[in-house]
Amino acid sequence: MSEVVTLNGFAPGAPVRTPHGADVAAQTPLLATPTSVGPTFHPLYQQIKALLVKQLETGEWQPGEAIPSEMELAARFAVSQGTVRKAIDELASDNILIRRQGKGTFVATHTETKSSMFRFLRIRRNDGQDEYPESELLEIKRARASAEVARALEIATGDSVIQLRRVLRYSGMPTVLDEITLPASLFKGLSKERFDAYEGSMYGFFETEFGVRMLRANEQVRAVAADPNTAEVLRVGIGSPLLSVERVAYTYGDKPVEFRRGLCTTRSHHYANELN
Amino acid sequence: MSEVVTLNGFAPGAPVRTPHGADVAAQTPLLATPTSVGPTFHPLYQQIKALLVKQLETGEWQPGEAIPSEMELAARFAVSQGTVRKAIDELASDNILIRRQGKGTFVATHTETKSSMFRFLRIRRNDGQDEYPESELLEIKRARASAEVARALEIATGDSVIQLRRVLRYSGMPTVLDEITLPASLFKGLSKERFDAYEGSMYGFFETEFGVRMLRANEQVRAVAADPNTAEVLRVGIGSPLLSVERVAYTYGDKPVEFRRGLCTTRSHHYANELN
DNA sequence: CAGTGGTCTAGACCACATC
DNA sequence: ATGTGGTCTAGACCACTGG
Repeated sequence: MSEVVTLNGFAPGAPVRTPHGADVAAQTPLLATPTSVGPTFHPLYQQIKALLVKQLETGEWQPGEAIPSEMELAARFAVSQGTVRKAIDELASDNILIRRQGKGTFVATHTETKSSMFRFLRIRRNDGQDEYPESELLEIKRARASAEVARALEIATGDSVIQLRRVLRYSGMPTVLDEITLPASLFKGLSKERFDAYEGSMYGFFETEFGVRMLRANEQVRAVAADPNTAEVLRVGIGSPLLSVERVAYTYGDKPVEFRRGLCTTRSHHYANELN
Repeated sequence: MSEVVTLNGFAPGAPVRTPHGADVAAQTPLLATPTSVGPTFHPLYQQIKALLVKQLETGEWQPGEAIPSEMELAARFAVSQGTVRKAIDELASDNILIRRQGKGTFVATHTETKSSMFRFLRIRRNDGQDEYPESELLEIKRARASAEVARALEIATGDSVIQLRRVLRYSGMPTVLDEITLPASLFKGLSKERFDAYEGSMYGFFETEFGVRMLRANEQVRAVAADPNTAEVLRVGIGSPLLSVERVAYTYGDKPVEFRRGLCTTRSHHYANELN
């Protein structure tokens, strides 16, 4: 995978080339093109982007590593640096790559800075201070996917899943009770010992131990009353209002790989969101 | 404001120019540059962006209108089209401008499509269907800013404010009770009659009637128990868990111009959020 | 058809990091 | 000094919109 890849019939140095769309057949010798010559138009930089994602997905470049330089990729794909740049720009704005001037472009990782963990953790202190919670794993068990879980994870009802229960504590105060459901097929060998041995965030754990990278997530937030069990763990009264945060997290190809329900007291914390 | 504006000492057609940083004095004849020649570096396209924002702020181009073409702006600012393009790209990703191929670049507006209203309305039906609620204004009154409101709106405690109370109904079911606080100085003449006469979203109303454009907002979500008053309006039991959504919305220059607290039942709806 | 934004190229130089 | 990403230019052609 290090020689030049031809995306279009253009030979380097040729005086004139047709930038895009002029000749669809020549445009996409590598990428699937519909049977018809119809109105399917994919810019070159999106094809490059797709190729980069594919290589990221196969683990060609590991999280935290640098990918080849823009010039190198441009030569490899036989396109201009600007085209590679636009592809990388989009991947960077998707938080899949991270650009660092003077150093290179790196595969994003959940294991680096503490601050990057706040990307998927929206719970903040009411006074605005940053505080990272401590996580305690209460339980881990195998189970079968309920209809609800199966729908969220796009698997079959009854498929084998792994369930985790954990508490997040802020300054010692139990604040969030999470129940996390994972498809067993992707997390073989997950055990409490292995989890406890890992230092860092849960998504860092998934990434380094199982090669599963969480790229984005959808959340649904509701207000619910505390059930007796939850009330005890979070030390609130039964029936107290709690935030219910349901999350489906996705990896490459929009594949769902985690379903999570968090119950959260909002005594001294809140769920923070920015609208743009 | 239609002649050429010089951003740097470079005359069009000059054989060589120093793109950026080479000569800070020549680089920023228009934009404020610190007293020292120090490490303050602003790319040209960001200067262009700032100029565009300034003109948007002064109302030179109204919401919904087209701004001049890229070529025109490039000529006006004496930079290349690519530089203008990059400035516009960022404004478009900030939802301040909207690009439409073949037509032009337009000032974003809250008054256009119904779908654009969901940008600031995160309440969704549990079944995923899109449904736009009906709004009923219950009350409007003048008041003085409490300490909390003053802090949020960055005004002085006791300053004059306008408070609105309204209900959002989905399929007739009262679901959200909003209390909205506005600085009176920016919304002179706001009355129930004027509000009720307006067709469209509240932010559309603010935009067209008062020239106040909401650009972004921060929200804090909590779970609270319904007080008797709210319970009656939303037709839930006293003490029922409700979502409390506090919002501070900002206009140009990160100026806060709205403080809002919404209380929301999550019987058949939820607060939706995407993490990227 | 002309005008707009969208894509692509080639080349130059700057800012930053590292050796 | 070298290599990386970041900025800027100039010019070409494509895709889309509307007269």
